[in-house]
Amino acid sequence: MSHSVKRRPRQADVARLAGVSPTTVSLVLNNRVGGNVRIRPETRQRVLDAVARLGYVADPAARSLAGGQNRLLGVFTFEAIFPIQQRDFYYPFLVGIEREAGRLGYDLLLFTSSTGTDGKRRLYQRGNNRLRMADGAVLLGNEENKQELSRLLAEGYPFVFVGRREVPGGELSYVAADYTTATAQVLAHFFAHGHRRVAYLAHPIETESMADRRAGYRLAHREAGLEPDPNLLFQRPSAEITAAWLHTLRAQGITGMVTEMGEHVPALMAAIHAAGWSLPGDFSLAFLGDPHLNDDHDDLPRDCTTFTIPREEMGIQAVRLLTQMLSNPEGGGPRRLTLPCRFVPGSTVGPPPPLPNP
DNA sequence: GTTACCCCGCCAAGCTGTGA
DNA sequence: TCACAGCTTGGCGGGGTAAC
Repeated sequence: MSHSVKRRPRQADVARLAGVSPTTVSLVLNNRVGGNVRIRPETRQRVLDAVARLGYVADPAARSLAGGQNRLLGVFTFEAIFPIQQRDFYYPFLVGIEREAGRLGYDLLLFTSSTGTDGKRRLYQRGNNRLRMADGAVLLGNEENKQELSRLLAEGYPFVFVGRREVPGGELSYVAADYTTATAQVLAHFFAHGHRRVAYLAHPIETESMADRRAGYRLAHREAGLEPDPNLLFQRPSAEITAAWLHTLRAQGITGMVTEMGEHVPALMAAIHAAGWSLPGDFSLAFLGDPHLNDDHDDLPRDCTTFTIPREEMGIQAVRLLTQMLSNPEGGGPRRLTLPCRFVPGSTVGPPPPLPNP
């Protein structure tokens, strides 16, 4: 059985079938009728009939070649983040991106083939910006390459990062979550219960989002009339989170803890259990970000004190910002949007236990 | 190794036909 | 003759390939 590949129909084929020029086909399909351009309704219908009969779809590459836009938005992630289940942290971002792109009439182009020999993804391959296949791109991920982002910015390529990012040499566009206010609300919740010394278990690398959380931690102290104690900031591997360590903290007057690392949660819960403590009777705990959407956090109580990140909305707004940049490239300056998080007062924060006399 | 041409669609400018 | 409707022409873009 022969199996020949049929050549895809081109604009010229449509024009031939409709008895018009290729430009007329273009005018009809791009709905550019109006002003100086007028197409008779019967001519327009002939073009549409020919399009339907041939199954013609404009070639995005040719559109791009013609200097216009191909209505493709790239989605690039600096690490493999595409969800395998709905509870994945990145799933809502992608839902928002897909939904808004579809609503605005854009297709999405997923960049997956740019992993370097070190296993890290690259925006540039052999010096070329691969994102140029798309009109613009939404970027996600925690392990971004700042040098590449700076270069992308210098090239003037339109992109929006999901999450606040700062790079040397310029200001990029982003849609961020307001981690500062959200973290301050969590800490204020501790202080309202009577806590005065709340430890902060930090990620070893200070990314922008982590820095925002820590700013919120300091802000809440100032608003409560407390002096932020730098000695309450801990960076500690999970293996060293033990009952003995918790007792040491208690001896220092620490009655609760916030953590920004999901990886710490199982170790913390195990240590609290090993210490013979209960939540929140003996110790209060809060997580700085959505805790229940990843299997890593199954050890955390379902009603943990936390805040939720507006991830789907961030994806939606990232696409909106990007398409605004595309329709108005001279719009001036970076476009930045910070969305509020929602504070969730769970049951893991309560009044502090009575401390032993010093 | 260099040049010419093709791919495909968009856009600005220009052309033709028609009616007042 | 002029205005306008309705359409066509020619140029352009970057990369690949064929011809020289």
